[in-house]
Amino acid sequence: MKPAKSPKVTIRDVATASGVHFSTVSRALDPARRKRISKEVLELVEETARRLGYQPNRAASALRTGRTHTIGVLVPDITNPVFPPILQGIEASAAARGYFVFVANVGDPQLARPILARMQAQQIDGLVMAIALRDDPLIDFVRDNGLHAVMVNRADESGRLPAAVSDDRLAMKLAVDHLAALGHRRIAHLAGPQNVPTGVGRRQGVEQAMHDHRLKPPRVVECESYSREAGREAMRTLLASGPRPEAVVCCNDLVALGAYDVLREAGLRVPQDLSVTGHNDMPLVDMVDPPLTTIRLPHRELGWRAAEMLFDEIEGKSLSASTVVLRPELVVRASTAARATS
Amino acid sequence: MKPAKSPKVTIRDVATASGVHFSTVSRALDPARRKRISKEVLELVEETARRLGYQPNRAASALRTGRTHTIGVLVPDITNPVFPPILQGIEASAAARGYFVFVANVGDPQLARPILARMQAQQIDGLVMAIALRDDPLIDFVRDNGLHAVMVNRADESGRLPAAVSDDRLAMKLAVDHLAALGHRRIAHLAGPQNVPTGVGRRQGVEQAMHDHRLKPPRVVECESYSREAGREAMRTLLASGPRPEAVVCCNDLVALGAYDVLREAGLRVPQDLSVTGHNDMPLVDMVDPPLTTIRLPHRELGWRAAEMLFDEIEGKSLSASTVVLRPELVVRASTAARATS
DNA sequence: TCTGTTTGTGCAAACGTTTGCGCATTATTT
DNA sequence: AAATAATGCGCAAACGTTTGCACAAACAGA
Repeated sequence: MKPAKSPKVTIRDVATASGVHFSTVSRALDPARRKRISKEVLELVEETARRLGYQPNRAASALRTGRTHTIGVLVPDITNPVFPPILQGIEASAAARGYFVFVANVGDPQLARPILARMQAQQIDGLVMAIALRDDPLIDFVRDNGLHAVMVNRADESGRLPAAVSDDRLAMKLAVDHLAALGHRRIAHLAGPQNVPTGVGRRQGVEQAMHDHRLKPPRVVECESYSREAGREAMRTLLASGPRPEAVVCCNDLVALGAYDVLREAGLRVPQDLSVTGHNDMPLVDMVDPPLTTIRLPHRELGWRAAEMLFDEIEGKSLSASTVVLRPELVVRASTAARATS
Repeated sequence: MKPAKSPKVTIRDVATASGVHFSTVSRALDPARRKRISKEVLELVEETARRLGYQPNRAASALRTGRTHTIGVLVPDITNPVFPPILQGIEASAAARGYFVFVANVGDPQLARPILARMQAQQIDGLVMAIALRDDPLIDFVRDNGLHAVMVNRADESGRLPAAVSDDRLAMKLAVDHLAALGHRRIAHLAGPQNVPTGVGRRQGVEQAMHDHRLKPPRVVECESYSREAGREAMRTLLASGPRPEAVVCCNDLVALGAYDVLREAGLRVPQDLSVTGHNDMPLVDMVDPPLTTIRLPHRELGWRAAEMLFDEIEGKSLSASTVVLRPELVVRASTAARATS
């Protein structure tokens, strides 16, 4: 009773097996045109299709219709724990809509173009970009090629593409508010790379919040990248370059952990000597020593929303918001404490 | 109705633009048959193809040849940090060979079949499975459908499919050897689910190693899953069910962290009162309190090797090993210490 | 009863490749 | 110089769908 295992069964096989023309089978199996055919034939066709284990050949369908039910996702680094939940959200949405997801790890930005070209050759219906620098020409390239695309996590500041992002400025405001409430005044910022939108947004968020609290502008050290190693380096230059701050707001959890490393080396205690905050609430930062106060993002929903926007656009019902901004949330743990009163 | 709006340039456009038959263009652009045509024509075709920005349509090619240059990957949970590096390895290999990777998150094993069916409809050339229970009928299903497939991380014990795995028994032996060298004798094991191959393999590894050291068989508690929550529960039942062990070998880092939670609640110190080891060396376990002694796996290489095996099989040069077993490595940190001498 | 309109199917042409076959050339052999 | 082999290229048939058009039969409005 198992479906046929061997050679592929095509629409024609179903047709001859049920004594109708193969075009009728095609119609019977298409939910949109199903109604146009008679009950008996429809049931017959469905039954024999099931019996023969018919699976439509998407390659053929794609050739004819130009639609592959396939989208591409460009990610800078899958092993960065920010992305798996995003990917999960995208994939969940895709699965629900009957799409599949090509995931490409774009380690080197140089690779984006060739990868994109290959994806176009694969006839993807749309693209989710979790990469892209500020003013990245890649975005124009994508648009000029008439490719449906959305961005996730990092927005395109000039709004050329729809995007699903977290509110970076608010995130940093939450951190600064928290630190200010603890009595800290000299707050420094280990900023993300200033050539990516999030790096800029978060820095501005810190600066604005400091300003709102009538505090002196923060000392800012820019990190090479969003990595632990970059965090170490930034923390080193921060320590070497002036009076010790009372707290440091990091653009990212990994950077914060890099800061931990350097502070430990320097014999400074967190949070007694210095408060530290992160951003992302990546797995296990609640287990590090000390548990990190950070900002939690709805990563999975970010991915989901981005994908939904993309599918809406692909399917032509694109009337929704062109940028959705989700709310981050402060998670207070043990890496922040009230200012030492001495 | 026209299928698509596209200003796509096809092989025919290149042909007319360079005054040759389109079949000649096809040959000129295929590395394998390029040699059969004259230098001048070849250069002309290549030049005009480049000039017009020709991109072959993979859907058409797939229809004709039956090959899509596409593989599927089935993963139980992308957010489990074990999988991103594996995925990265797979993706790297795929990119190098001109393939793309469909990633599907198979949260519920029930979903495997339908997802697989859809992947077959998409005409994938092969499949990498990071899921599958012991004796999973899914494996037979895959084979009966004549799908090229390999397993990664988890092996199929009956060898029905090629696999790239880490040596689970050796991993546990490394942990037990280390603990024995520290003087521990009463070693317990928080085992993984016994319906997945790794769970069994690791348990056997622990038992065998204990035996080799002429120690009493370990107390074993099986976890529901490879999660922190399951680790908590298992640790609770372990503590409640007998004399306190001197060390506990966990099937997994997350489980070990769950054990941490419970031990902390119980007022027990790691490693002074109890040594703990994990498995996987997932990111940040070097930062937790105390830094976890664990087993490091070459996850990325696991993915890479699995993918390479798959591509070899797809391309018909499958004569390589049908199972590659990679060596894990012990990483000693602060969660293990010599047995208290009192 | 005769038009005029649905309704349900069949027919065949695409979609853009790859590839076996065949036919001119040209190169190689005798 | 003739016969044979090799080369380079054109021709056309697939691959499995989707879909506009044609056309019967059934149904509706007179």
